[in-house]
Amino acid sequence: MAQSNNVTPLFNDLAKIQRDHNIACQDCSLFRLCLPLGLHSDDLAQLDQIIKRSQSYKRSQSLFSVDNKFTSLYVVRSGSFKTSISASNGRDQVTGFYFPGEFIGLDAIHQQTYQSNAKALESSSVCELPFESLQELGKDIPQLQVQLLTRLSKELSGDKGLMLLLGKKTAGEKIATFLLSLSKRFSDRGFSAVEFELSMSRSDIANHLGLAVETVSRVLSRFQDDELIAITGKAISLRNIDQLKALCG
Amino acid sequence: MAQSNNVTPLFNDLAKIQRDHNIACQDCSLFRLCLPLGLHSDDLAQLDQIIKRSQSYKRSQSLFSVDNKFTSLYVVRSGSFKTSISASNGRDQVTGFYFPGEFIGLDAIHQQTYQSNAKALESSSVCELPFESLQELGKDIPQLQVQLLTRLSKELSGDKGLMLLLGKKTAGEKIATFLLSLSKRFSDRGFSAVEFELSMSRSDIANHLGLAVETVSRVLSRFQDDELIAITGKAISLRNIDQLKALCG
DNA sequence: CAACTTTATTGATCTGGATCATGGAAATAA
DNA sequence: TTATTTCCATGATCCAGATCAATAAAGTTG
Repeated sequence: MAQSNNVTPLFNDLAKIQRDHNIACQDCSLFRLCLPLGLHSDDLAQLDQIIKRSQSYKRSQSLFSVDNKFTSLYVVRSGSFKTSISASNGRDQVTGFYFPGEFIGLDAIHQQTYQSNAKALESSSVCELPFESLQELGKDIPQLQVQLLTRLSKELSGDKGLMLLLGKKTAGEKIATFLLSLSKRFSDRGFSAVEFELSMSRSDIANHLGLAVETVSRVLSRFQDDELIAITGKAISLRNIDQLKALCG
Repeated sequence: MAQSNNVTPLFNDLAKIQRDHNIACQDCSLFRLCLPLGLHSDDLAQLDQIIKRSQSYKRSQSLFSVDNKFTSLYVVRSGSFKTSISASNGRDQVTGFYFPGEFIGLDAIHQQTYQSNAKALESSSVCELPFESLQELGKDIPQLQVQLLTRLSKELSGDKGLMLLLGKKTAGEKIATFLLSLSKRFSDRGFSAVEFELSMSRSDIANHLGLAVETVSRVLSRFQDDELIAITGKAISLRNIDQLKALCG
């Protein structure tokens, strides 16, 4: 019985994972945040049929790489991913982090190939949306096309914001902006806006924000000294969100 | 007769402008680069009907501003535009330059409002595509939706490249990359890849690339000394494209 | 488990590009 | 035309953040 107290939750988790992986869109906890939003239930049934669910990836495993043939868009179901692109001289830039309900691969549509590398940051899973099928379906379901356009537009808008961040903000402003962006996204997904885990390394953060790892470490330490945050390894807690907002520039 | 030698070309230009502004998509010189690519001629006729053509803007005139209600996408017909976004503290970032055949406003689709400011860099004109009508039409013309997705995806991809530029490149690499990007775009439009006018100011360039104006001036002067380019005011000539490419990083 | 590798923190130093400052050249206005 | 403003180039100085260096802590592997 002492044992079962430890074991039971694991079994439950396992059962939950199994279940989550196979449930239809309309029963998925991500429904609100995901592609099907606004679709009628019969349209949804059609969409359900083309989705390849429950593909799992381990930490650092690649979802796709630059120049791979583009076949599918992916929606993160659980876990998280990063995307990056490379300059000819080997330097590369982390272009984004992706959480449940977010699309990966939208920048590949205009070519036959993926334009970036996508890697899992932790044990993660995705829903795969074969693009051809999605387009076929789009002919019958205009609302689906609108959703896709909206997704693309939103990512575009976010990237313009990142250009502002990369081009004009100081190290402190970058980090504050980054932490609040994560906070917002976790909160949208029903998780705490103030306590969460950073699934990416300091070096991924640094790269993404156009900083050196050392600078990220230092700014985080400074924020901690100033009691804006509390951070231990990957676990972070935002202690003064208002002031963080004021720091964003 | 001496007079008419001066006058005739002007009249011709005027006639040409008048004509260009009213011609249908299929006769437009931008056809290859523009939205209608791949549409059947009867679909094209429908598209033609919803396009509001020939809207002219003077230098520094605003096409739309942040928080304006989003109604239309715009395609540059002649001239050029810049877009920018602002941080809360007043600093702003030039997020892009737009030339004939390129779309402006794609980042506004996911909201009811424009997400950036768009301004003419010189005397310019646009075709206005009312988004509602475009979506209506899209229900009947799947290929139109594909074109839109493709456009969005392409801009997204370009912005990821700009993130790499802003986050990882040196001043010299930024300028070289920028000049070659312009060269490519002019060349795609049938203009010289090596001689063109910079319609934007040094300060716009600096802002866009995350540099100070002085740095832009200095790097351009250095490139001139190294005989990579020849530049006089706004007129630039690329003298050693291969080496510029090598400098891009 | 120890051996090794990767990741993170903190300090010391250096530097690319920002900022400050000045003068000239174009554009615009009056 | 001259006056005024905006834009551009170039020199002198400064600093935020990169780089270099050392250590510690946390993962990973055999």
